Amino acid sequence: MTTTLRADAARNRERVLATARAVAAEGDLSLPLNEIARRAGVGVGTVYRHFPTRRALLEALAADAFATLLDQARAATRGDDPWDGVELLLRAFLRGQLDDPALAEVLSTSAEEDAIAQTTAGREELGALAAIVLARATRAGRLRPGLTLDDLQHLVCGTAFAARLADAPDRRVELYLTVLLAGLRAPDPTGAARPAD
Amino acid sequence: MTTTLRADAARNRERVLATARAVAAEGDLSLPLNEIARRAGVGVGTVYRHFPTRRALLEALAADAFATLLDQARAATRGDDPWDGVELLLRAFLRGQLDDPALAEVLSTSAEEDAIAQTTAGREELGALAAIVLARATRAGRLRPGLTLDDLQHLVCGTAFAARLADAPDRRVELYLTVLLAGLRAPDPTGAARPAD
Amino acid sequence: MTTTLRADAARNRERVLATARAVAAEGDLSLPLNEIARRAGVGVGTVYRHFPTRRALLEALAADAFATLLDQARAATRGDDPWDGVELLLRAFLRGQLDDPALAEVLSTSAEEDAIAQTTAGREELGALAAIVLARATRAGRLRPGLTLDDLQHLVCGTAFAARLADAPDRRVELYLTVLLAGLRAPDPTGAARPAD
Amino acid sequence: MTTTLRADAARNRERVLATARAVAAEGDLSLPLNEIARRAGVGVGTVYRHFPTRRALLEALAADAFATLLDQARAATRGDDPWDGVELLLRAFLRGQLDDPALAEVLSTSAEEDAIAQTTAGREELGALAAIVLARATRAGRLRPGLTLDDLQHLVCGTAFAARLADAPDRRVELYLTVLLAGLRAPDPTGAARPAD
DNA sequence: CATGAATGAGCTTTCATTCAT
DNA sequence: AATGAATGAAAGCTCATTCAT
Repeated sequence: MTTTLRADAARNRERVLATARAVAAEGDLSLPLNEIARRAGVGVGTVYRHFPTRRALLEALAADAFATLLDQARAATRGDDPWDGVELLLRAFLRGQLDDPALAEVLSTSAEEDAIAQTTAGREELGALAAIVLARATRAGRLRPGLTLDDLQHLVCGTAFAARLADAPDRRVELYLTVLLAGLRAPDPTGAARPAD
Repeated sequence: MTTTLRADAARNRERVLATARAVAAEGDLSLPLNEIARRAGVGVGTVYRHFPTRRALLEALAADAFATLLDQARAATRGDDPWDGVELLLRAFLRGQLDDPALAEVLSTSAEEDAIAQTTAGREELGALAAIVLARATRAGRLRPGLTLDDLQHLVCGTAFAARLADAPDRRVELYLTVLLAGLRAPDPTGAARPAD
Repeated sequence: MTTTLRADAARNRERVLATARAVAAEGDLSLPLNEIARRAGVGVGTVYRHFPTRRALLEALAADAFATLLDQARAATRGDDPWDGVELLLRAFLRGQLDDPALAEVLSTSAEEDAIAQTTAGREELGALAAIVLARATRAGRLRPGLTLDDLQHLVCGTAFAARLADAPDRRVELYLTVLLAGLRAPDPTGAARPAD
Repeated sequence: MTTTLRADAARNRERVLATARAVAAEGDLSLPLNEIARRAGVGVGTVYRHFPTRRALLEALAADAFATLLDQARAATRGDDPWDGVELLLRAFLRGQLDDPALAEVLSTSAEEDAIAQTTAGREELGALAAIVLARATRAGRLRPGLTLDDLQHLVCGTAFAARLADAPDRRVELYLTVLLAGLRAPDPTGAARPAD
């Protein structure tokens, strides 16, 4: 029952979010609320009204990127080829995290930390979509056996972490994604070439 | 260069390290120096004398695990099979990080952050050893083209990160390592089986 | 003088008072206006319109108990026995304060603090009634010499304070009241028994 | 095992206490630690080191007056006349609270609130001494039956409260004390004169 | 060298009060 | 009138770091 925000409240909320985004972009994800209030030119109280905790602000920051990710995840369930789905999904996951460090942090923590129901809801939908993609790939025998939904999630977060370690993450993502996908793919059962591997 | 410490100084140093290790083991890597001093039963000043910064303490904490890793990296350069070398190296990397969170943090940062020369030296030796392993695997055509030494480093740190996200990291490492290795391996050049991938 | 309130305004006023009473009953007499507004389901502004200060709200809260006390004080002036009047008056004072902490606070402060004319008026009437009771008891030689109206007021507030310190105030009031009355009573002039006291 | 404070530490502690005393004397017993630090010219941290909570500071403030009270309570157990003991004890109680508002607050709260062991210890010794005085007076049939140690404590705190309500507490204490003592004294058993009271 | 007291910046949090809607 | 968002002053508290002893 989210009633529409009053005009000025919405304006302030946006201002705080924008400031927080700027602060986060500078590499500081600790999001000190009073500092943000100062830079946004609003009272501390205002920040606390909109975002009672650092985590609530973090999730609000990540919300857009999360929505985009969900869109792409939905798309990933719709293609014909099961493996394409996996690839689309993981690329979306990866890009989302690189484009928005807040999303990276949200995805790297569990639902128990969630401050906002919307986040948990998104998390659940994302899980459901990923489960579909996973199931199709598994059924098609394309996915390495033994991998759970959680494993996928962890590995894609790890890959985002890896990319962030690079000097130019953007120029490394595709390669790292390729590595990840190759690693996830079911090993060649006929494997005559390299039996010992 | 390293003058031998007075007996009591050495004892204090060890006490601080042990306490820090205990604190880190409890999951708190922020290493609050005051708290550590208190728990170690020494003055804060003593902690600062031995470890001027949090980072210096972190590297001291990681030193043992780092040495072990170097040993294993040396071993990895000595085997017959180029790919075995890669596997040994990455497994050592991974285990080292899981067994010692301090090492994980050290390996996930760059030499510029180093507070202690020994760390940088270790880093360089590790790089040299990894370069050997990498070169052999590359020469044997076993490694996916385009991967640099840094990429390996990032990916293995990312994999450690992924494992730490799991509820029971230790039960997931081998699987994640398998995924990583499979992803790093050069793709089958004859690739008749799955043309579209 | 008091213009009749619009129906909704009156409803809001009552709602705020009821909430404040509930909050006070929970033992928190600080009456945080924001909190009360929230719990009453009205805006803070509404609370401020009806009760410009915390004190105004406090006095409004105490008003009923104050009126009851006035009734009993009037009755105390009407009996035959002068001492009965004192007893009735003080018991009413005491009970009123224990039953309503807001009244206790109002009675323990002076008219200068009053935010509402009605409170000051009540205070004055109460003073006049008590003066009557006091005068009759004094004239009958039943009251310890030297006690002023203010002294009575202070002592009865102090006795209420004493009762509130007890674990079960209600089970201690009568005893404490007995002590107070015995203390206020004029000492036996024939006092042959214990001359030195 | 209170080791002697370092000279500068002791100086600071005293400075904080003095400032707190000044603040309390101005009538503000809320003892805001920040404000006190500022006025004392020391860092907040210093205040917190010496007095972790407002309550700890309050008890430290009250300590001297508490010690004096204990001295007088000891004296009250030593006299010949049981009733003199009661009088000495209650006068000491009363004067202590009026002279030091911090002591008044400490005595009006229970041991559960105590932040400092010394306070609880003092409280216990005071209780023991009062028990002696009470027992002697009771045995001598001088004390009104039914009164417990706690009742005495509550009533004397209430009387201090009453005195504080007066414009010139110091000029009212003796009278209020007389009232209290008269109230506590066992009623005349031969009481033929005023049967109904 | 060791100690630990002192410092003070920085963050969180709460509320009374104002004021735009 | 009513609403409730915004404000910002006050505290509270924690810690990294310095420095007198």
